[in-house]
Amino acid sequence: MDVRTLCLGALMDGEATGYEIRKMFEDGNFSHFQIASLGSIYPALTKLTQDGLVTFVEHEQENRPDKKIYQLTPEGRRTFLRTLLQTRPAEDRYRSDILFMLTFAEEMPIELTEALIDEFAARHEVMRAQIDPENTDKTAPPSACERGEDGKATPGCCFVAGLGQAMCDATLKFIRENKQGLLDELRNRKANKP
Amino acid sequence: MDVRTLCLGALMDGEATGYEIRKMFEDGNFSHFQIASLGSIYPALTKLTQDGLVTFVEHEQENRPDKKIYQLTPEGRRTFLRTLLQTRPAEDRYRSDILFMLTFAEEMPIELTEALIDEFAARHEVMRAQIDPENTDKTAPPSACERGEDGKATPGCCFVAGLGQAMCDATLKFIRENKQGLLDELRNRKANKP
DNA sequence: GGTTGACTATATCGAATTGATATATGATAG
DNA sequence: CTATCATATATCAATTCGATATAGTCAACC
Repeated sequence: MDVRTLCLGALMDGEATGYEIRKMFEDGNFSHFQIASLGSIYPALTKLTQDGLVTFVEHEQENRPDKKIYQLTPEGRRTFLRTLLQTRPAEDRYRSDILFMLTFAEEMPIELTEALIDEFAARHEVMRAQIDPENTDKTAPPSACERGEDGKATPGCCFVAGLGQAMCDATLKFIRENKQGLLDELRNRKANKP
Repeated sequence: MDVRTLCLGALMDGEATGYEIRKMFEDGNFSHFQIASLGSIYPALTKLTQDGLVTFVEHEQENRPDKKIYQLTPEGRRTFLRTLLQTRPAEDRYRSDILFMLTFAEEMPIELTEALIDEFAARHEVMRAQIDPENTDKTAPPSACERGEDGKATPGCCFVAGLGQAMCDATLKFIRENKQGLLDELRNRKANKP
């Protein structure tokens, strides 16, 4: 799925600036399963504007850079929905430097192994807290979830958020149950084979 | 983590061709948490050879293209271990077209929603089966795990593999428990608001 | 009181990476 | 008998990332 399609999806919920779209992928409810950087979002929005799939209104702000608030056109909305029906979803991909590094735990000092596991757990705690389908906190980053008139998240969003939380919980549980065992075994091996 | 470092890591276990390295990331035990395509692996190996971090022996094969079997140099091994100690691991990133699409379940036919969930589950079943730290099946794709003299996976590998399996299990469990509820709710909403 | 860093906001660009394709052959399936 | 898949290397256009530039506000810190 290319960034253009992701931007269209992000705008399904309502208008947003390029900066806000990035935040949806960085901190918002999209963040745990998609990513896009500013360097790809801005060109994508320009292209989408040229193709008539989005429009923008320029908002001047006092003593601040101008804002371009983007919005789907009816054509853009149709295009996105057609894409949903026609696209064969690509393979999921999970990338983790930490897990890759942990593969070589035997070659590292034990303190580093432990630090990596703790870091991994900490990141998942943060992520787990960020994913909250019913989060209506105004200070929270903009939600990528579509909301009905009642302001509640849609069933699809809740399902995906729940799945994300279940994955975080499973990860944290696994670490609680297996971290010490791994460290002990590594210490044993170091003692026997110096 | 760039592809060069990933290639060095893949070669820590022993010699391999570029094609085999890709298989480690495609089907092997690295596959669930790192990826690299041939288009990046071959240039990386060329660069590593120039830098003296790997060497290769060319094996002629009967009626088949030549094989270049790559191997770490002592310098390459040192460099990789130094990188492990010095690198701040990048953020984990999980990318899933299916989850992104499911976010818009209300805008799709229910059959498509169900098909996407089933596809998601099926892929995780396959992945769950592929991740097996003790897998010594000769027909299996080459393992990226380091193995000791006894041929058993190292503790680090087992830990990472176990974590991968726990994540797959949690995903499959969540789907078993929540798929029907989601579909029912979507059907309800369609009935009430056509 | 000055500097440092964080946040909002857009934009560009080199570098890294993907994904597709070319080439060549054997094996296997339909 | 033909299509597709697996082995194996290699290249390349298109995409995407990550860093940087610009520019102002605000809060914190020493």
